[in-house]
Parts: sequence; structure tokens; C-alpha cells
Amino acid sequence: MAPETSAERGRHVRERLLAAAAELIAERGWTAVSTRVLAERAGVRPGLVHYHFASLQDLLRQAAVAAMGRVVAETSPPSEGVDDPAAVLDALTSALDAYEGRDPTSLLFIETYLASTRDPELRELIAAMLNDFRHGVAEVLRGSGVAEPEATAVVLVAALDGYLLHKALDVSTSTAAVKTVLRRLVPTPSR
Amino acid sequence: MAPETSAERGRHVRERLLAAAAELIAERGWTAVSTRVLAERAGVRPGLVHYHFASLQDLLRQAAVAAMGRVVAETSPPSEGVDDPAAVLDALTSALDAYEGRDPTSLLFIETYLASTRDPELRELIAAMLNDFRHGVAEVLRGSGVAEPEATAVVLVAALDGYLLHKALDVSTSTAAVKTVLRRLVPTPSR
DNA sequence: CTAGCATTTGGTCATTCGCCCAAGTCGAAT
DNA sequence: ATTCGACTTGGGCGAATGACCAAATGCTAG
Repeated sequence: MAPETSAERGRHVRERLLAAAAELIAERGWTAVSTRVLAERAGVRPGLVHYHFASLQDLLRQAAVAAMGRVVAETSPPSEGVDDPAAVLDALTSALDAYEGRDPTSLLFIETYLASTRDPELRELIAAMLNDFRHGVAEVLRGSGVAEPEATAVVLVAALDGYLLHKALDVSTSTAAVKTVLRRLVPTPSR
Repeated sequence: MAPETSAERGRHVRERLLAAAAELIAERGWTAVSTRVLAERAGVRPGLVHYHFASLQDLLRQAAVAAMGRVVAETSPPSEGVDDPAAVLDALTSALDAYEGRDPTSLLFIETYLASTRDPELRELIAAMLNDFRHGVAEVLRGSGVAEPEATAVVLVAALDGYLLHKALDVSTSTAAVKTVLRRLVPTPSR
């Protein structure tokens, strides 16, 4: 195998810990992730957790922000070149197909939202992400002539997260029907 | 004071424990509620928790279901006498004024949704509540001529819960503007 | 008055928790 | 070859956890 410098190995361990944390937050819940199960999942000795991170909370914060940032980046609608509101909606609702409510990604989002309630530092980071995403959606909506783009984006994103939240309880609802109804939120002004 | 029979005192203790549990789930998160803080909050000795309830999980389940059932009952729109979709919306969005996202009630809902993910017994109870509420809303929508009442109810309720979820992070959004946009979901067929 | 009962008490059990640290390993630079 | 520094190991700290139980308490029915 490739010989690793100790610095490289250290970075590798850090990444494994962050990945394991994102998994376990979704599986067990934010406050139920412990240093020992975390280390075991990462395939690493428990002592390493507090060598690479100041505290368990700090690790969880970094893991959640990094993982969520990645998801948001690839879910964000293209900032230009979209003029049809229906196309905007399709881009967003593709998330409804990708995430089923009970999957690690959906649960990580909800868990982090709740953890933000009890961690001001985390709240600021997540609120900034949410606002960026909302404004991105609003910009596209404005470009395609939808009235009140900012408020519409707020409702649209809320409906998406809320639907995923409910889907965790009840998977029987039809995503296709939901998409149809969501289209009412982005009416085309002309015609 | 009124002399209490031991049975009455027992029932009283049970209620205090349930009330304390609902508070603490919101404050600390579902998995972070312990028997000892629970007993302290209820003004009761720790040993009583496992006398009145089979387990801590069982207590939390009962507390969440009872508290949520009470909220749902008083938020549900009147099942008859409403023919204007705007009035339906007003009845529902009144919850947006009552709950600010970071209040105990909102947090209890989200926490319980997440706990349901890891507790099949709880999930069935909460899913039934959600479906009852959705169908109640759908029935009123159907009565006032809104197209696709079931799917509309799903989206509407999702938007409400999602908005509360996001409000916990960012209280800067305008509830009034949100209500305006939500009106698009319930278009009047006539006119 | 007494026996029976639900309730309450105070304590203990093994386990797990976050965090810390002295000692050890090992590649890189001198 | 030796030193340096980053990384890792294994153990241990006090505190908290869920659950359990024998003994005490006190109301109530006989």
C-alpha cells in the first residue's frame, strides 16, 4: 500500500471520525452519540477523538455542517439559465426522490436543526446555510417572474423539509401528487 | 388542604411526571431526558419513575402522545361550517402565531417525530395522529371546493411544520408574508 | 382494631459517559 | 544516527446513567 506520513494518517482519521459522526447522528440522535461508539464506527481508538477534536460537541458540529453543506451544494438550483418556474420546482423536488425521510441525510438535517436550538454557535452556521439556500431559490424565482419570490422561497423550502419530516412517519403519501400541488406556489405570471 | 387518598396522590404524581417529561423532551432532547432530572423537575423521588412506568421510554412515549394529542385537538379546524378556504387557512396558520419554533410545544413535536424513527410503537401512534389531522384538513378543503384536497392537505401541513422547524433557526421571516403565499395552495375554484 | 394494599423511600447494581494523560510509535528533518 | 514533533495507545478519573428492590408509610376495607 501507499506509505502514509503520520500527518496524512491523522487527516485520514479525522475524516473517518467526521463521517462516522454524520452516520451516528442520524442513527442514534445528536445527544446519543458517544465517543466510544463513534470511535468504534470509525475503526479508531477512543482516545483519538479528543486528540483531533476539542470536544465531542465540536466534532458533531463540524461533521453536521460539512455533510449538510455538501448536500445543499448539490441540491441548490442552478443560479442562472432557468426561466421556467416548473423547472425550478423540478430541480428542488428531485430531493424528494433522493431522500425518503428515514434516510441518514434527512435525519441528519432534522437532528441538526434541533441541536441548533441548544447550541448558539451551531445555530448561526445552520441559519446562514438555510438563508443562503432560500435566497438562491428566491433569486431563481424572481428571475422567472414569480410574485413575492422571497416569501415564496421560504414557504417552498419549508414545505420540502416538512414533507420529508412527515415522510419519516408515513411513507404512504404520493410524491407525484405533492409535486402537483407544490406547483401552485410558483404560478407563471404571463398566461 | 384537601386530604388525598393514596390512589389520588399516585395519579397526581403520574401527571406531574408526564408534564415534566413533556417539558424536558423539548428542553434537552428526547434521548437526553434522564430519570433523575425528570424526577427532580416533577418534585418527586427518582424511584417513583419506575414504579409508575415500565421504563423511561414508556413514560416519554405516553407524555409525548398525550401532550401532542391535546395540541392537535385544539388546532384542528372545525369539521363543518367552514366553506371559505381562506378561513380554513386562517384557522391553521393561527398555529404560526401561537408557536414560535423555539417554544416547548414546537420542539416537542419535532423531537417526537425523530424519536418515532427509532421507536416503531411510537411511530404508529404519531403517524395515526398525523393522518387524522391531514384528513380533517382535507375534508374541510374538499367541502370548500379545493382541487386535490388530500394532496393539498399533505403539502399544507408539511409547510406549517417545516416553517416552524425553520423558524427555530431564524425568526426573521415574516409570518404575514408566509400566510399570503400559503393562500396560493388553496385556490377558490369559482371566480 | 387489624389486615391488606398501593404508594413511597433510600439505596445499590453494573454500565456507560466525556475527558484527560503518561507512555509509546514512527516518519521526517537534521 | 539522533532528535524532533505529530500521532497513537491503553488506562483511568469522577460523574451520571437505567433499572431494581427491600423496607417503611399510611390509607382503606373488613
